Amino acid sequence: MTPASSGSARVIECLKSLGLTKYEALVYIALLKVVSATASEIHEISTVPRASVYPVLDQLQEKRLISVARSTPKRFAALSPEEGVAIMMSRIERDAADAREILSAIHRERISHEQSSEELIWNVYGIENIQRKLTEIITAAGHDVRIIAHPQIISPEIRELLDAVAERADIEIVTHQWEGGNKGKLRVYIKKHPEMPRELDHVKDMMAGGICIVDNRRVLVILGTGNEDAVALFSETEGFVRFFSRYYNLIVDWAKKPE
Amino acid sequence: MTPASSGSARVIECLKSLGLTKYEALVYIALLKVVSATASEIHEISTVPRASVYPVLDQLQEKRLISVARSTPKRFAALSPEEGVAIMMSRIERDAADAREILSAIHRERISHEQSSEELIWNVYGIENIQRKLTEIITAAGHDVRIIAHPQIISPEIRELLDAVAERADIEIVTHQWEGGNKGKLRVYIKKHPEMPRELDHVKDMMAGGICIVDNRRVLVILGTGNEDAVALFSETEGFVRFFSRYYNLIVDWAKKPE
DNA sequence: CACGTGTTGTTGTTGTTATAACAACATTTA
DNA sequence: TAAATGTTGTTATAACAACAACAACACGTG
Repeated sequence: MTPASSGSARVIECLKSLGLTKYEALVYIALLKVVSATASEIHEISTVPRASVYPVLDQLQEKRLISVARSTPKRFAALSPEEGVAIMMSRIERDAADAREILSAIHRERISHEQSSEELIWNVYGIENIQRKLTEIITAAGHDVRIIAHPQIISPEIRELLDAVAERADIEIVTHQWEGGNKGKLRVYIKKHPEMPRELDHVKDMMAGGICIVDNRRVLVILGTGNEDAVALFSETEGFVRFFSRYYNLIVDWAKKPE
Repeated sequence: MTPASSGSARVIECLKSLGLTKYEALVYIALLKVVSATASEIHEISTVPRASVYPVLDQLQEKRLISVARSTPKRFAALSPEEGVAIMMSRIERDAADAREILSAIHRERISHEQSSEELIWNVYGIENIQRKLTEIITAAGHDVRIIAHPQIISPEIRELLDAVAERADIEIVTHQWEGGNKGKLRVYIKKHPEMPRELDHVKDMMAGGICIVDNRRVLVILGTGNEDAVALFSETEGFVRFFSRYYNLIVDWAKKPE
């Protein structure tokens, strides 16, 4: 497999998400393989129909990704990949900045006289969003945070945050293991997996993810941590909170028992 | 004009270049305007056909831009613009990094047994590319650099570079004005525009851009600096270099004359 | 509890646009 | 004039946009 063909589908996808079409990507790649080329040579290298090469070259030129020689026939050369990607990214970053600004304006003016989201149970998709939400609710903690979680949930960032919040709120954690003995002001209970009594078997599954209860008012239930399609539930619903609060107490009572 | 409609076309374009479709953008924007909404409410806010809202919401969910409530009917909420844009950008940046890597591999293995580009005259489009090329050839200077240029060509970066290169190469500059008297090892001649004799009238146009000759071997001719569609010619062709060298000498001889 | 009504969610069809692919022709160079 | 270059216009194709029709469901009422 040639180096070109090995990742060719992938690299074309990448270039598409940087704003090129398939042909633009193919022509740009073709030009990278040589010092310079005429339209016909590009056609041969890239397999793009010869007649299509000309408009594509025009577009690449408008996007500032190639240089053109003043000769007949015209010769074309690609900017280096570093330069080319930088040029494409700078366009996108400009768009991103604009989007952020305009969208923020819209977001600030959003209609707030809607029913609050308190009576709902929300799905949070993706491990990054879950971490974000977890950070959000811990940060907003008033007087207590209670966590049962797989160690991988309690990332260094979360742990740092917990240490900070511990200054003003009571924090209780149940987990399998705790890296570094220093628990600071945190109350940490460690329970190994296999010790779990049979009647709490379904808890194992929960422990693959975790539960975080803040101020007995908000709950984040993390279901599985298969990095890709992790899902969490978030709610401020009274019944939901009460249910998981009881669930939490059940586990903690058992965790607190001396081994 | 409402804040939403004022930049709505623009923001949709921005979101498209971040990888969303028109409908995805419209639905995301609609969700930013409220705390949460059902599919039907989204349809009303966004004017996207109700039947199209559902698949679009699926796509937005896959792209991790919205949360979904567990209720009937389902309620949806947008992640904040900052989070949303960050998520889209991180996808693109990952693609950019991959593209850079794969393309660099292709570029390194390029077929080099091609005719060199020495006999050609190259067009360089865009002010950034011109600055880049100028930096490149000055950096590679062996024994001399000769420049006639409009002051705006000689940016702080270029000036810094020239100071560094002056250690090993003779540098001569003709321009209209020179910020800060410190010329270091550079030989700078300053000539105001209006003094120009009538027979050199066409030089004015050239002075709107500039000429840079390095080692009497490479020439960059900058034509106009209208920030958008600035074009430069670059060549190592003997005839081209000789022509502009003579041209250069003509102007410099006149510039050296005491006023 | 059956029933009608209105809403939610799904499916399939059609129109539209941008890209892809090609054929035919005009133009230049050797 | 033969070969290659450059241009133009037409036809596919695929993704997206827009809509119509229907099944599933919740809910209030007789």
